[in-house]
Order: sequence, then C-alpha cells, then structure tokens
Amino acid sequence: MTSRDLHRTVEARLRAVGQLYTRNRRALVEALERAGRPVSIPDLLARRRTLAQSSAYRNLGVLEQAGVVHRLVTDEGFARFELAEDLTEHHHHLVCSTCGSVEDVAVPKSFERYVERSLVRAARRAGFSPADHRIDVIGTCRNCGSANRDRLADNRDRS
Amino acid sequence: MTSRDLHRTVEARLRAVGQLYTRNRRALVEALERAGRPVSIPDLLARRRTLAQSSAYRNLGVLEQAGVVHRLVTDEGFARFELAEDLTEHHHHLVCSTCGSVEDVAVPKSFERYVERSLVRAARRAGFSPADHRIDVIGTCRNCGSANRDRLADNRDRS
DNA sequence: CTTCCTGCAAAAGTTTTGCATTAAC
DNA sequence: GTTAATGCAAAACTTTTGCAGGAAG
Repeated sequence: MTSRDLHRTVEARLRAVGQLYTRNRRALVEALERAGRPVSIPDLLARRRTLAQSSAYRNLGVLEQAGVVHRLVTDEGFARFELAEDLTEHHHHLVCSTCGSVEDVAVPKSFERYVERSLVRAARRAGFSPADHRIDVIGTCRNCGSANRDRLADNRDRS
Repeated sequence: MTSRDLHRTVEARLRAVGQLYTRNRRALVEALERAGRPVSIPDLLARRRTLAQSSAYRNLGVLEQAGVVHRLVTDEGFARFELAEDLTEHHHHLVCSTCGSVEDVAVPKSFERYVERSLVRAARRAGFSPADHRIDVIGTCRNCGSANRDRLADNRDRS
C-alpha cells in the first residue's frame, strides 16, 4: 500500500467512527509507518516534541477504535503501537528478552494456514470462539547477541 | 508432577539462587498450582488476606528469577502469573477480548514441532537468536459467548 | 457558531522501593 | 545471633480524565 493510499484509508476509517483526521493523528500514523515496528509512547513523544502526552494516548485510543492501529503489550511495563495488520502485512514479533526491542517478522503463508487451522480446532474444543492469533518469538536480537559475543571475547582475552 | 515433587523442585530452584522457601512463597506456589491458569495479583491477595501486596510483588519477582513462575502481560493493564512451563505442561493461551480472562490450551506435539522449526528458521533469517515462543489465541470465551447469544436472543424476543 | 480536538494539570491504577520489625536458620 | 523476608507506607511510573482554550468544519 502506498503512503497516499494509507492516509486515504485512515481518513475513511476515522470518518466511519465519527472522527476527524487531524494533524496530530496524521503525524502519529506517519511515525508508525516510518518506524515499521512497534513503537512506545515515549518514542512517539520524542519524535514530535509539540505533541502532548495526553493527546498521544487519546489519539492512539481513537485510532485503535477506528481499526487503524494495534496496541500490544510487552513485559516492559508499557504499551507499544503499530499500524493494524490489514494496513501492513500479517506478521509476528521477535521480542528481545535483553533489551525489550520488538521487530516484525514475516512467515510463509503455508505456515499461517496450518497454524490457523490447528489453533481454531484447539480453541473450539475448549468452548472458545477464536478470532485471531498472536505469535511472539522470544530470544536475543542481533545487537544484544553481538554485545554478548563481545563480552565473552573480552573475558577470553583477559584470562 | 505431583504436588510434593513440585514443592521439592521449587525449593531446590530457590536455593540455587540463594533464596528460602518461606510460607508466603509456598502459599503463592500452591495458589498458582490450584488455579491452573494465569492469575492476577488482586486474585492472589484475595486468596490470602494476610499477604502484603509488596510481598506478593517481591516474591513473584524472586520466583520468576528462580525459574518457578512466569509473568505474562495481557492488555488488561496488569500482569498475570503462572507456574513455569517445565513445572506444568507446554501450553498456550486463550485470551478473551471481552472479559480479559486467560485460559490454558494444549496443542498436539506435532504442531509444536512444526511451529518451533518454522519460527527458528524465520527468526535466524532476521539475525535473531530464538529461545522460546508464545502463542495466544484471541477471541471470545464460553461465558462471554453465551452472554452474547443471550443478548441477541433477548433482542429478537423484543422485536 | 457549534462541535470536536488539544494541552495542561491532576487523578487513578499498577508496580517498586525504604525502612523498621519479624521470622528463618 | 545473624541474615533474609515481611508489612506498612510512600514513591515511581504508565495511563486516564477534567477542564478551559483553540482549531476545524
């Protein structure tokens, strides 16, 4: 989807829930588009100094209700936001257990189809009506991994 | 694993990180064992009135470091705790988007093997070292589903 | 002109921390 | 008796809310 299509879609979805596409909201959508990964509120505030914290929370809430952004929680103690999946690509997350960063990762369609069918079956057996799923891979990101390798190398050098 | 084995294992893991298996900690482990699903701090405090809130947070932190409990975050704004997976069974979660409740769900071993292999491959391609994965199914639990069906039936009756 | 959005400040909710007391070994 | 855990209260942090002023249609 082009950036222009994105903004048109966002505007339509906001209008559908009786909301306007204001400057602040456009700035948030642009920031999320540029980031290409889930972003925290402090990050968003740093990128747009004039944006009040309460406006960030409120607007992200509105955008979430309009189906434009998705709020996800990590074990960092605060939330992160990303564009809704139908505005990007269906993807999952690589969560670094060292630094808390979150990156997107795509998986093959065949994997998704198989996972989806299996999960629907397992959920139904438990009397649960499945609507969606979420998969996170926990581990060590490239940065923290190489930092760790450096540290190990240092220790070897010293001994 | 029997309850007795569980407590022996917990005691050993706590000792391994220089911590004691005190009454409060035993009570927390027993509560988590009985619950059989992720439990919130308010729930845990309600089940043991003499337990101070700060002790609950502190002890769950210690138990997490000892590898006895696992902290998981939902979009409810607070954390839930469960026994570590190697003390129970490998499982995933059914998260109700209406009431926020979380239940455990088991999936076939063949599913796990396939998912694990696919995720490891996808993560490595992104320069990420995978250690574990987490799968949540989002949807409507049995209670909220039947409440919703009741509501729909009511509306039909009235028209 | 009327409605909705914005920013500031204060409040609410969850989690963490300091410190004196108590329990565990 | 010494060390570690507990409970109370206060603090820190993220998120939500009230309200007066300003922007948008």
